[in-house]
Amino acid sequence: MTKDKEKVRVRYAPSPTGFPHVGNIRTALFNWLFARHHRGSFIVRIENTDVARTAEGAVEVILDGLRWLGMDWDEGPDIGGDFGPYFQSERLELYQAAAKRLVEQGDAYYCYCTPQRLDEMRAEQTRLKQPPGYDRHCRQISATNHVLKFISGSRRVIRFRTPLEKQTPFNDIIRGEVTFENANIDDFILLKSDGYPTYHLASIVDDHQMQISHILRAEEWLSSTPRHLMLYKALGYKPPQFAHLPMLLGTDRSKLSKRHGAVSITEFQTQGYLPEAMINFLALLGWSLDDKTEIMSLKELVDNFSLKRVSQTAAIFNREKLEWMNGIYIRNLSSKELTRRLIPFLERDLPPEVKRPISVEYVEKITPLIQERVKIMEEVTGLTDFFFNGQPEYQSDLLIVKKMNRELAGKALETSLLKLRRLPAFNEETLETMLRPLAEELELKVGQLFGTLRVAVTGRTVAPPLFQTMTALGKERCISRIRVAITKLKEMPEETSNS
RNA sequence: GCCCCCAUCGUCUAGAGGCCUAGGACACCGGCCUUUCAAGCCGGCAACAUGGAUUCGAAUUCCAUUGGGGGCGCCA
Repeated sequence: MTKDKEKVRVRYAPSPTGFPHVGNIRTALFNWLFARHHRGSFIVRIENTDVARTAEGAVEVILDGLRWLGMDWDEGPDIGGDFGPYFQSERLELYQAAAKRLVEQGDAYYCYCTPQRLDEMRAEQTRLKQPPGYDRHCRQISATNHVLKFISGSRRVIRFRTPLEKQTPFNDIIRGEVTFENANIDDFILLKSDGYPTYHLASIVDDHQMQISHILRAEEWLSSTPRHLMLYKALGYKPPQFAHLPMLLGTDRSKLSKRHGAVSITEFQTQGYLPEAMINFLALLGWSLDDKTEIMSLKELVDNFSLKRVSQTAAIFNREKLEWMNGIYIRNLSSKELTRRLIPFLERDLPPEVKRPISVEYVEKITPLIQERVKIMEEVTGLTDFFFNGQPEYQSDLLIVKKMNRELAGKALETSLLKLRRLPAFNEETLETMLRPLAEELELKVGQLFGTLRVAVTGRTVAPPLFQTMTALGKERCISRIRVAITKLKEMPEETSNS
């Protein structure tokens, strides 16, 4: 549904220097949604032109992240495609040829400045409070001098011969008309001395060769766009359309980074965020459907996504809302499905004494009890460990709940124990019909009786509803834990009461 | 320092001149429900950065100021 009939082809072009960051993933998501909405292609291209910073295994982590979130790609490093290869390191000749052509055309030149000279130059510029940038020292070197330098074996890079005058205007889909003065742009490097291209050259060559129609990227690239446009022009390529997405910021309003806590998508995965919640939340950072719709499936996002509704304002990554949304998604899962997703977390976090594999059947009994109490799946072990461990550890005085004392608590437990033993069937209904009247009989409020039992049975004052908990635990374990509680009360040093 | 972008509740946002005494959501605070905790329901708090201009009328247009962000690498 783009104006021109041109097919939508967009790309996600991460550089494999580490774990994929949520900001990056949000960019990937917008590209993916845009592609799917327009029935276009979503391409993954690995920008590994920085040999020093390339991290082992990063590519797989990035691809796994996309898979986990449900973003599929039509062309990419693992599956290939008509415009491959999809690793920039395997496309070096393309960039070198383009750079060479630019030199021949006079749009670029060799530069022999050493890193030391550049450092000194920058230091001087900073000292004089001038904008940093290459001083064009090598721009005018004569042909004979080039030959001499070349023969002497000096290391060299290729720089773009940036026009000294005029301006470069362009129309950003999200921001509208933007104009840069060419005079403010220095002669940036196209080809490094190791023969690898910089981002500027590589992305232009690839985006053209891969027939990318739209570039959706973060706003941090906005000021590089004029350089890219100059390159398109010099190479005689038709530029794609640009859309610069609002940045994702940390709580201190600076560019989201590691010091803001968990930011890599892998961390969210290991903490127990659901991919569907993650997607939904990320989609809403800089995009909205209307004034009220918040919970949307992947399909609804695809159906409704539009660059027209992308905001221009940077967004702070708000964890609290993500947690809330994750809770919503957890509650919307069937109990069976939640069980399935929970098991890996229990397997991972429960103490080693707990027998593996953990019984799916047993977890299925527990899942409904915690489903509406969990926001992040990694919390579940802390919420349910007393179901798996042996006798829970706890302070005896927890057994004496509000307005009770040792005698009352002891009596309540002993009477309960007696009646529990005689219970023909052990389930929620029988427990309730037995325990409620018992409270009255003992002249206790239900909260007092149930609270005492809760501590006895779970070792804590906060737990899922009592009857369900007891049922899941089973008669034997309940009885033995109540017995322990009675003993604990008897062994308490002195009369204490809790008000 | 220079260049560019941005500006509605603490946060995510709706709003494209009268529908706005500015709507929704998270968070927070009350209440209800209730065996604890949650969940749920009901209610509350809370914003158009400032100053000009245009207009009968401006959160919405224009200009300044202020504030915030980003960029300025043989990183991407």
